[in-house]
Formats: sequence, structure tokens, C-alpha cells
Amino acid sequence: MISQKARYAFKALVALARVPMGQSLQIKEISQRETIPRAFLEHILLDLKRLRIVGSKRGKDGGYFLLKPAQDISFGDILWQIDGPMAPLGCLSRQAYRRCEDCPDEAGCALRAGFAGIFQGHLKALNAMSFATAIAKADSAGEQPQGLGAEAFSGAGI
Amino acid sequence: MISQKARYAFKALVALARVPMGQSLQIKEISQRETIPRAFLEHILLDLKRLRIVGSKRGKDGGYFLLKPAQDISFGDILWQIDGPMAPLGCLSRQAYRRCEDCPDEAGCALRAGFAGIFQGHLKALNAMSFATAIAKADSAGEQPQGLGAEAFSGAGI
DNA sequence: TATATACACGACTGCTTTAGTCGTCTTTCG
DNA sequence: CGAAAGACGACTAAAGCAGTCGTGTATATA
Repeated sequence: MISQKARYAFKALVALARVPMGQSLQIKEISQRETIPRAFLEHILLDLKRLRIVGSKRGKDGGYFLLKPAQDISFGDILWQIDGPMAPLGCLSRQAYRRCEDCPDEAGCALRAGFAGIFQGHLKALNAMSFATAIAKADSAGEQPQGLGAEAFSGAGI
Repeated sequence: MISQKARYAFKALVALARVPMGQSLQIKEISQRETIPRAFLEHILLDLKRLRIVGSKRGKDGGYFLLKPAQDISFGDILWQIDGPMAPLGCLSRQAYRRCEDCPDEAGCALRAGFAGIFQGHLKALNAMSFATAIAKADSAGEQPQGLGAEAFSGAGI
């Protein structure tokens, strides 16, 4: 599960992406629309601001707005920035590489070998999904609601 | 990152899978070979036993052994059993479904829509990877060492 | 049957992370 | 100036993680 903080960040970004480009939303509005604790949302938006994903205007009539179009912001970006490295093992992380203390031979590690491909695919999918695409999917899902494709979920739990 | 506990569980299972079918390993041996704290490993093996993944024999000459062949144990199975639900959102989990309190319309949720496909793919990959395959990959990787395919890692960090 | 050996298992502990809240600035518009 | 809004550090309660410890129970062998 992604952290609550990341969930809030995603929701806030979706709210900002749904507003016409150039317009802004105030913390209070986002907080109310999306039912996010206001004070917590402040910190999250501040983080997103430091990451140059959103911009802000202070003072009266202030607010937050996206700094780039929604199709240029990927799920992978946000998840990584908010929740930290997504690699299943430290030794599979690029930015946050960390050798497993107890691993005598990284190249011969079955764990690493098994996870490498899985992770690579996951990351690719995460980076390919933009907020614009997600919103489009959600909006069309309202018209023709569809399940998750139960047959895809054979095997281990979720 | 998967939990340390899950990592240990994987390593223990790899060790058990590398021993000829039918033979067993003692906690002490696994603990030493894989550098896993012995007392902690006990609990992990006990968990795996309750999950009917390994079996044990008590007393002198006791030990642990796999209850099914390594190609029938998937990464998804173990990860789910040890670390809990892997769904990025509660509303995408089958076994541990949990509605997001603050979500007024699940079908129209962009977050859910975005993550659904990504997660489905991830799960599929996790369930398809068996311990036998992972070990085979690791063993052949020793002969012709290969990187992770740097170009696949464009976009967000890892 | 005594003893050594090995698994079984609940209780406990210290540390870190998560999910926030609060109070106090600083900026900006009218 | 004053009200409205973002900026930001400090603090906290609760949960989860990564173990350790002590004791109990089963089994093979002398």
C-alpha cells in the first residue's frame, strides 16, 4: 500500500489537474473537496512545491497550481518523491543503491535475479502512467463501468 | 522495499530449494549460511510452516524442508503472506479490500483507475516468478553477468 | 530411561516511521 | 493597515519493524 501521504498527494494533484490549466486552487478548497486534513495537506503541497511539481501564490487570492501539464507528471515520479525508493531490494535501487549486508555474491543472488525483471516492468508501468491518462480512464470508467478482470488475479493474494 | 523479514524468508526458501528435494536443513545451518539472526529466523520459519510452505521435524536430526517443489512456490505467494497485501490502494485489494474513507465515487477515482492496470501487471509478474526460475536465473547470471538494462530505467527514480 | 539436541512459541523491547497537530511567521491584496 | 493565505519548524501519539529471551515440547540415541 502506498502511504496515506502519497495518497493525499495524488488526490491533490488530480484536483489540480482537473482545474483548467493556469487556474489555481487554495489549500482549503482541496482539503474540503478531497477530505484531506488541512494542516497535513499544507506540508504535502509544500513538498510538491519543493519538487517543482506545483507552484504557489501567497497572500490573499493565493493558491496552488500545476507547474506542468498533467500528461507530463507520472505516477512513478510522485510515488518515488513522496514515499521514497520503490525497489524491492536495496541492491536493485539506482538512486538509493544499498548492498545487502548479508549477500556474499550479488550476481548470484536468486532473490535479486527474481525481483529484477518484475521490478523493471513495474517501474516502466508506473512511469508510463500520467495523471492525464489516469483522469481520462476514470472519466470513461463512469460511463462503462468495468471490473478489474478477475481472471488476472489468480495466484497470490492482493 | 520488502521488509527484512520477507527478505529473510526468501533467502531461507532459496536455501531450502537448493538442497535436494526430500532433504532438510536446520535453523542453525540456514542462519549461518545466510547470515540471518537465528532467533528471528525461527519465527519466520514457523510462519512459513503455518502457511504450509515448509515442514519441520523436531528433536535430534530435526530440520526444515519444503513441502512442495520450488517451481510451485511463487514470489507473489511469499510476499503476500509475509508482508501483507501488496495493493497500492485498499480499494484495489481483493483479500483485504478496504474502501478509502474519503472517496465519494470509487468508479470515478482517477487514482484507482491509474493504479489498477499497473498493479494488475505487477501482480501477474510476481505470481509468475517461481523460486525455481529465480534460482535458475541467478545461476546462469554467474556465467554471463548482465546489468539491469539501464535504458529501462528512464523516468522516475528507483 | 536419561540426556542432548532441535523445533515451538509467547512475551517483551528498542527504534523508526507514519500521520498528523499547533503555533508562529511572512507575503500579498484591497 | 488588516484580513487572508501560504511557509515552516517543533512537537506528539500510535503503529509497525526487527529483533531478543526464556521456557516448553518432541525425538533420537546411548
